[in-house]
Amino acid sequence: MEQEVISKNFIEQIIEKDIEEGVYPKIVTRFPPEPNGYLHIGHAKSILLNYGLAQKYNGTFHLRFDDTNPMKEKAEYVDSMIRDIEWLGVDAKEHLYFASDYFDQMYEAAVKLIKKGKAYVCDLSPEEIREYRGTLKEPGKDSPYRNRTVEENLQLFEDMKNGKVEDGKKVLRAKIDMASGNINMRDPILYRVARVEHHNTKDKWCIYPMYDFAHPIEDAIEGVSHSICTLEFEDHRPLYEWVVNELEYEHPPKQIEFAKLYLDHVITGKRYIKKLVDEKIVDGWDDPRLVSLSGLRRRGVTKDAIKMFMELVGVSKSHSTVDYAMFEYCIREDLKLKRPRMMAVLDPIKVVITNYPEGEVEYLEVENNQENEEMGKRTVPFCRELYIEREDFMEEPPKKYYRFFPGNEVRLKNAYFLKCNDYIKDENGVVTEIHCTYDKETKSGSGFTGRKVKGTIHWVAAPFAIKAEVRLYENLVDENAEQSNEDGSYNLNPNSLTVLKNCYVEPNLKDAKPLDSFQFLRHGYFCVDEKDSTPEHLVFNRIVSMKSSYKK
RNA sequence: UGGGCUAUCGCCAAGCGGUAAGGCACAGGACUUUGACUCCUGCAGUCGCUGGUUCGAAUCCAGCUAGCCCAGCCA
Repeated sequence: MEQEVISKNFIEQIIEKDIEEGVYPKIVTRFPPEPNGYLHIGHAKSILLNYGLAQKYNGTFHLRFDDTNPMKEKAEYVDSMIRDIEWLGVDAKEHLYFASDYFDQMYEAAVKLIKKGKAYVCDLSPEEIREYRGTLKEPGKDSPYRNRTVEENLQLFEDMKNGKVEDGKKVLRAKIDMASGNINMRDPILYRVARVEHHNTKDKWCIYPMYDFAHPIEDAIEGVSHSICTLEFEDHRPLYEWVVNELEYEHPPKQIEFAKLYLDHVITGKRYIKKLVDEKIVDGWDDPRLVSLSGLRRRGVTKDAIKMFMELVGVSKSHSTVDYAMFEYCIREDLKLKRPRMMAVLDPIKVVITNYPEGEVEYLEVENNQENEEMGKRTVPFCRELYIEREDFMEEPPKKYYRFFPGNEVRLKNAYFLKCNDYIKDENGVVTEIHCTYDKETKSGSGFTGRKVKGTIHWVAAPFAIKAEVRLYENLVDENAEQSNEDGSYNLNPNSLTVLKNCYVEPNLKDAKPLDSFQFLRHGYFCVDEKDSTPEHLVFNRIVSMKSSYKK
């Protein structure tokens, strides 16, 4: 049997080496979002990476809300994040933690640093701290408060905790190196004073730890072995290691950085999405054009497609922007064999079969998916009057057009050969009706081999068809313009949404439920909208279109 | 001469001193009850550049170039 060689990504290589050398008692990974918004496809990469690693190496995955800054965080985001993470198939509740649950331990850790002479209370104002920090090219200078005694620092820090210090008047800083080339090492702030109610700890604290101090402690407390974050934190690693070493943890966690996911022609910038939502340019944060996990779900994208995509994209440290076509490929690939193939006419034109008896109806048995027998069969009604796609008829066809045109015969999918004889135009020259004749001998499945036709088209029986609304989406960002402008705004695609209200779908779709999805022949994959669709008025979102090699 | 990181096909991405995997996209062809799907075929004489080490370099060394990140009491 042939074995597929799947190469290991660089993080797996690090972990396997650590396992070999017995560096950690157990592999523990985590996804640590700040509950300050919604999750999008970029977060899915991190979630799936961390979860996948924990599974692969018999470890544990933690979901930890990094809620150390109460000014930006809200409890409501916690629930939506949990829902989105679980939607991805990740058990988010078994190991669910909050950074704020560790505030006591963080306070003790700060006291320990003070006692070691590694931290001090600084009275400089925010402006002064910035000035003292120096610039990218020039070193900073020591704070005048840098050499306070341990006793004084202990007292002052306690005062901060006990509410004796006004907001912003004092901070606790690490004593490292104001001349370091790495600005993060120039006596970074560990704790600030802020009288803000926290969604979890309420008013218990008026001092809150900074990310750089809190994060390594959170990881160490939970026994995280590999703390995986994105590239922009590379500069913070020396500080992460400093904290973990000064605090003398037994198995210090290791920070590893990878490149976050950038996708072509979509918007992941939080601020800009908020603007689109506020200005009602999109229909909320779950607009199907957005790549928020809730938007993708509403659009009909499956978690399996997202997983496949992440595996295909891989993990590395190089800055990259993935082609959106790669994502579309994964969506089609996942849905191809799993969804029934139905007939839907999005731009109808009436067809009358002149030699088919008026009032007669026959029910044709059709396969739901010819490539997957397990999907079973269904019946569709057939009669004298049908709707077909307007684009499937041309008065004057170009070369290599082999659908309907006067005198041509085509196959109706799952039904008969139909010959186009005549057509009617209105006063504006618009074709309103096509007259055809069918050949009874050519019924689908009858084994007829008398002659062949080049084209096959889809249809719905006019009296039975259900009228529906169909929404077609294009990328939100204009493909022909630069992805974003200098001011950070995007060039939006004015045609990102097309609403078709005069569509007909086959009667089998009458019981379609929100989030059910289907393949509509030639049109692509569609999903019943969970917000706007009702049994009386079906609304379908196009998840992804079909590939097409037909050129006019 | 601030610090850190990255550079392999249009886009991802393997490669870890032995002579450029794979996928997406694209182009041809076969097949077809939708022009989809499937199946074939093609697609980097070369790894940002320049030198060096070596029998042998995308892989090691040196220098250079380009891009990204960092001066929140954000994460």
